[in-house]
Order: sequence, then structure tokens, then C-alpha cells
Amino acid sequence: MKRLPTTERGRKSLQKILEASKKVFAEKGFHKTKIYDIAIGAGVAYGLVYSYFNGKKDILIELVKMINHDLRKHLAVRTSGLKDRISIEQEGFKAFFEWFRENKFAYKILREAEIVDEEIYKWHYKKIAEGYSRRLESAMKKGEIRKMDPELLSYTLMGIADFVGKRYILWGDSELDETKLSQLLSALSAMLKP
Amino acid sequence: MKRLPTTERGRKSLQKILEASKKVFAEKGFHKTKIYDIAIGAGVAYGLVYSYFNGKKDILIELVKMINHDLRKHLAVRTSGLKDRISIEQEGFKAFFEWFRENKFAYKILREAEIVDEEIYKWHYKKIAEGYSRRLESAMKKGEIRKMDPELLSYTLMGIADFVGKRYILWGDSELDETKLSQLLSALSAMLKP
Amino acid sequence: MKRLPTTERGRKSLQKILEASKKVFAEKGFHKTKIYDIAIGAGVAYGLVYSYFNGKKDILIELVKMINHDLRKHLAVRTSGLKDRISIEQEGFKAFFEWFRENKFAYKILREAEIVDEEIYKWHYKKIAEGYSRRLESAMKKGEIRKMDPELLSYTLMGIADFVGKRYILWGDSELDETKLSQLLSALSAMLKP
Amino acid sequence: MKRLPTTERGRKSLQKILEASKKVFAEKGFHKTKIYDIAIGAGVAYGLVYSYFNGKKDILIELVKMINHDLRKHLAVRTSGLKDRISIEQEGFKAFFEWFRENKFAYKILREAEIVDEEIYKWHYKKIAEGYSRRLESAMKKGEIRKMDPELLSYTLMGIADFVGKRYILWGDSELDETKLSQLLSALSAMLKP
DNA sequence: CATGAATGAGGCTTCATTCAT
DNA sequence: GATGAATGAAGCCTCATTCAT
Repeated sequence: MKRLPTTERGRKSLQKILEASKKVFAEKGFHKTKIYDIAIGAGVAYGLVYSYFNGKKDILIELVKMINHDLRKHLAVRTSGLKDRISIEQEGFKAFFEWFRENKFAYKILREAEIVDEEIYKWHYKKIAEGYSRRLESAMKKGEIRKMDPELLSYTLMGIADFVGKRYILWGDSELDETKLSQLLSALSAMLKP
Repeated sequence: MKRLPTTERGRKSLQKILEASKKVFAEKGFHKTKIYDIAIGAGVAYGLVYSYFNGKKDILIELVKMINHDLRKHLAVRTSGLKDRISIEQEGFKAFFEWFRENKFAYKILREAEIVDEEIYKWHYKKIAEGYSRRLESAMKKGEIRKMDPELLSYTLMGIADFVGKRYILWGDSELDETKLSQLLSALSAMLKP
Repeated sequence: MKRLPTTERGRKSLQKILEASKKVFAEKGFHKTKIYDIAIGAGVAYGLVYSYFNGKKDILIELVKMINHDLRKHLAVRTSGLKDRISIEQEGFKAFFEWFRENKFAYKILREAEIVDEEIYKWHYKKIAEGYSRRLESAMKKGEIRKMDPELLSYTLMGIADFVGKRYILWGDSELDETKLSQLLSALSAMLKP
Repeated sequence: MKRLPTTERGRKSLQKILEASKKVFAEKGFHKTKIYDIAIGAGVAYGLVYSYFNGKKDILIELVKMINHDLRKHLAVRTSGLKDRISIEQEGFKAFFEWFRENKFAYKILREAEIVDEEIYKWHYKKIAEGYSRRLESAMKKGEIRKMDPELLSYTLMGIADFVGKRYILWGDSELDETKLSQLLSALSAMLKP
């Protein structure tokens, strides 16, 4: 971000630009969207986008931060209150797929980010993995799950979620139905058991 | 591809163009590489690239096909001769990581492809998953591994390989050492066991 | 100028804008300075500059007028009281170099003006040349200096001062030391003698 | 310059671009001419200008080099064969004014250069002053002209030529007629005499 | 087959200027 | 008087693609 607005009007414009970016990036992809599209989408003048951002990449980074925040919040809310460790992880997967379904654009934006600014992409996964690893590690200590490098396990689980999400939610020519979901959760459980 | 070379000289030029593309795409990314860069890298004239390809995207597609072929061949070679099903899968993972280490550029090219031409990207994974699923399914029938949707299991395993490879081989600030590898293979084995 | 301030606060703002312009124009050059830079430099709001000026060019013109006034005043003060004509001209040169050293920005601003608004640039030199010529002409009549077209002599002398100042004061990789100065004044004297 | 053409066609295009630049810069001034104007003037496509130059500034630098070369050649030709030192200098002034009259655009381009790229502007004058100083110094040693710092004398003489040229040739509301010219040459002679 | 000059649409970015508060 | 958000025309530059040699 180049600068933050100081007035209420400015704050609203910034919001509109971010909302429009999210939408347009998801629809046309990062490289095909023009700043012009964003400005039109946000209903502001072309040049105003440049008041707040240094360019498209700058906006993308901001969106990744927002997505990261949203996803972590969503998972935290959906897994809070559960006691059994393996249930938590299973519930986490379900919550992730749910979020994925509602936020397909986020997947696309992350993929673009990997190419446009690898650093922010790494940041996203490391941030997720950090919290994930911390929780897994404490579960390992309590003997609730298999003992192994917590970060390795985090990436293992994230990889599963990502690929299954991509295959069955994003590509969408085949459903992640109840049967598949329960098969997956069983396999997961088998992998996690101490 | 637009057309194939008919002379020996032409065949060599085409090879040089493909090699250079591989290198330049991996270094600068698809969107930042110019046809000019490829021509320079290949040591051929600017316009010659257009004799063989219809454009950058066309080259990328060709590269994905080459990568797909290479990877499948590598895995086949490395897992042939093994009998025990779970050993085969474990060996497959090791072979994949080995290949990944030697072909980091391939990861990048695939990621670019996901954005530039989703079809070829899907084609790649579906092609891999197809063979993978077939083998898994027959193993399930023999009761060697857990019974579940074979394609689902394929994507699960590919997701693990992809994320672990990305984290420990591509990002490279942490090693996929013997300890981690054996922990991963154990977890894998636990998941696969019937 | 668009209008003059009516309050004390307004007068101060105007002063700050002019001071900042002088500084910024000299540092970055007319074409590269933005109204924004001036506003920041002056510590006033973006749009306020437009309360007093019609644009950048307008400010430049104002500065040229200020410079013209300053220079003529400086020269008048420094040469007043002298009797011998040739001494006056020599003292005038010394005074000019002194002023130049303290007002390098003025040289730059004048050069910019030559390009941005040739009229004000001509005005400046014609204004200087006018007074200069008047004094030279009266000296010629008294037989104190060589007889020739007074305006021609004015531009001749201004050319010398300008180029020597530029070379030794502005570019500054070589000094206009006492030796050089006295050589120059002697040559000047030789040229002026009747 | 970005690169040089390798074919005959390319060389012609480059020439046309340089010719057009000279013309357009002189007519509209550096800052007001658009690359587009140059391309139109040269009868080539917009983008071709960028094949050979990195931008307007790059072209300006090339032009200054050409002007420098032309002027020095012109002066050398016009003063060759003369013996008497003071005649040479007087002839040099005449030749300069002649050149100035035919190359007003050059004066404008140099003035722009002073602002756009001070280095090339300095280079121009230092290059001229170098040869000038060398010749003056040898004349001083022979006792043909007044002894003083040769570079200082060079800038003194260049300053006169520049300002007189600007006033009477460029501004043009008053002529540098025979009378004025001979007055100037006399004054010059008086200054130079040992 | 090979070369590299030429084309020109397209998108990025800047910033002078206006104006509602 | 002062503020700074908003506007949008203008020009820069890139580079995929064509084509004459």
C-alpha cells in the first residue's frame, strides 16, 4: 500500500477498490485484469487506484493478507470447542472445504500470488503452518496423535486439503460427496493415530 | 506447435528453442519472459520461434507435455520390479522427490500453466492420476491397501508430494532429511494400510 | 499570480510556497518538480498552491521577478559610491560572482525559464541590460570607456559573467581563485579602455 | 543509444529518426515533443524509435554529440590557413555567428540539454574549450596574445559568443550588423592583445 | 530455413487541476 | 483560508507478431 486514506470518503473508496479487485482478479485472473477494470468495478476514477496502491501487485498482496486472515478466523471458529484431537482435524478439513467452496476466488488469487510475488505466497502458508504446527505439536506431546515433525505434518495435511479441494471443488466435474469425504476423513484419522 | 522441422538444422533449432524456453520460463516466469529472451537464449533469430510455435503459450504447452512424459517415465522406472504395494508407494514418493530436486523448473512451469492454460494443467494431473488410480485400484482389489475412491486417494497422495516438495525442496530453507522422510513414509504407510 | 492573500495567515502561506518552490525547482528542476512537492515542501495542503497561483509556470515567473530584483539591488549596492568607471565594472563582476555563489539556484531557475517561458527570460536580461547599457552609454560619452553599441557591450559583459560563473562556480570542479579573477579583470579592463 | 542497426534499412531508419528529432526538438522544444511526433516526422512506426533509443533523453544526447562534431568541424575549416592569431580569433567569431544563424535549432537543443542531462552539456563545452584552450595556450607562449589561464579565456570568449548570438541572432529583434560586428571584433582584439 | 527490422495496439502510470467539505 | 480526495487526459513504453530479404 502506498498510503492510507485520512478521510471517511477515502476509506470508503479504498474499500471499494479492494472489493472490486477481489472480484475482478478472481474472474479474469491477475494478468488479464487491468487497473482500468478495477477502477470501473469500484466505481472510482482510474487514477485513484494509484493514490492507494503502487500497482496491481500491491493490491494482490493486500488481498492475500485479507484471505489469510479470513481463512484462519474461519477455521478457528469452526474448530473451537472440540475436544478430541482427531475430531478437531477432521472438522478442520470439513471447514476448509466449506470455506473453499465459498471462496474459490481465494484459491485463484493465491495461485496468482505464487507467481507474482512468491514471498507473500510463502508468508501465507508459513503463517497457516505456524499455528497448525503449534497445535499439532501440543497434541503429539499429549500422545493424541502420531509423533513426527509438526511442520512436515502441517504441509502434508495442507497438501491434501489443497489438492482435494482443487480436484473436487474447483474443477468441479466430480463431487466431493459424503462418501468421498468420509473415506478421506478415515484415511486422515488412520494417518494421525499415534 | 505450428509445424515440425523437416531438415536436420531445423530439428536442432527447435531443440534449442525448447531448451531455452525451459530455462527462461523457470528463471523469469512465463509472463516476464519475452519471445526475445527465448530467441537470445536459444541463439536463434527473433522470428524463427514463430516458425515452430504460435506463441509463448504454445511453447508452454509443449513443455508441460515433455514434463509429464519425463515424470511418468521416471516414476515407472524407479518403482518397477518392486512387489510389496506399500513399498512401491513409498519408493514412488522418494523417486518423486528426487525428480523434483533435479527439475525444480518443472514445478514452476506447471504453476504457470495452471494460470495460462488451465486445460493443459488439468490434463497433466489427470494423466498422472489416471495411471496412479489404476494401480491403486488393483491394489485395493487385492486387499493390499485401504479401500476408497482411487482417484481421491491419488489426489491425496499427489497433494502431499506437491506440498512437501514445495516446502522442503523448492523453498529450501529447511531440508527434507532422512528423519523427516522416514516419518513421512511411516505416516503414508499408516494411511494406506487396509 | 492568481490573487494575493488578505490575511496574515495567507501571507505566510504564500511566502512558504515561494520559498519551497525556489528550493525544489533548484533541486529537481522545473519539469521534474510536482506541485505536490512544492506543497509538501511548504507544509501546506495540496490545493492551496492553486489559491495563489495558476500553475507551476506562474510560480516560476514570480521567482524570476524576485531574482531579477535581488540581483539588481545587490549589484547597485555593491557598486555605489565608486567613481572610476573601470573600477565600477570590475567591482560589478566581483559582486556578480559573489551573488552567484550564494544563489546558484537562481542560475538554474533562469535556465529553466528560458525554456518554459522565453518571454520572462528575455525580460530578465533586457531589464538588466537596460540599466547596464544606460550606465555604459553615459561612461562612453564621458570618454571613460571604449565607444561601441552599449547594448552589445552589455550582452558581451553578461556573457562573460555568465559563462565564467557557470564554469567555475556552478560546475565547481575548478576554483575561480584570486589569480584567475585578477586575470579576468585585467582582460576586462583592456577591453573597456577607450 | 540502445543498439545500432545491422542492416542498410535499419541504418536509414535511424538516420530518419535523428533528422526528425533535430527538427522536432528545435520546433517544439524537448519537453513538448512526444516520441510520437518524432516517429511521425521520421515516417516510421512508433515503436521503432525504441529499438534504437531508450527514450527522448537518449536521442537528445546523440544530437548533442552530432552538434558538437559539426560545430568543431565548421570552425576548424573556417579558421584554417590563417596565420595572424588575432585574425584567427576574429574569424572564429564570425564563423560561429554564421553557424549559429544556420543552426538555431542547435542552440535550443543545447539549452534543453543543460536541463535534461547536465553531463552531456558540460561535455560539449569542455570538449570545445579543450581544443580552444590548447590553441590559445600555444599562442600565449609565442607572445601573440595576452597571458592568462587558457581555459578561463576560452569560457570568456565562449560566453561572449553565446550571449551575443542569443541576443542578436536568436531573439532577432535587432540585427548583428556590420557595425556591431566590427565593434565587437575590435573590443575582442583589445582584450586579446598582449 | 533464418534473420531482424518494423508495426502498433494496449496497458501502465503520472500529475496538473478541480472541488466538496 | 485550508484540506486532500477525486478526476482523467496525456504520453510513455513494451512486446507479441508479421514480413521483406
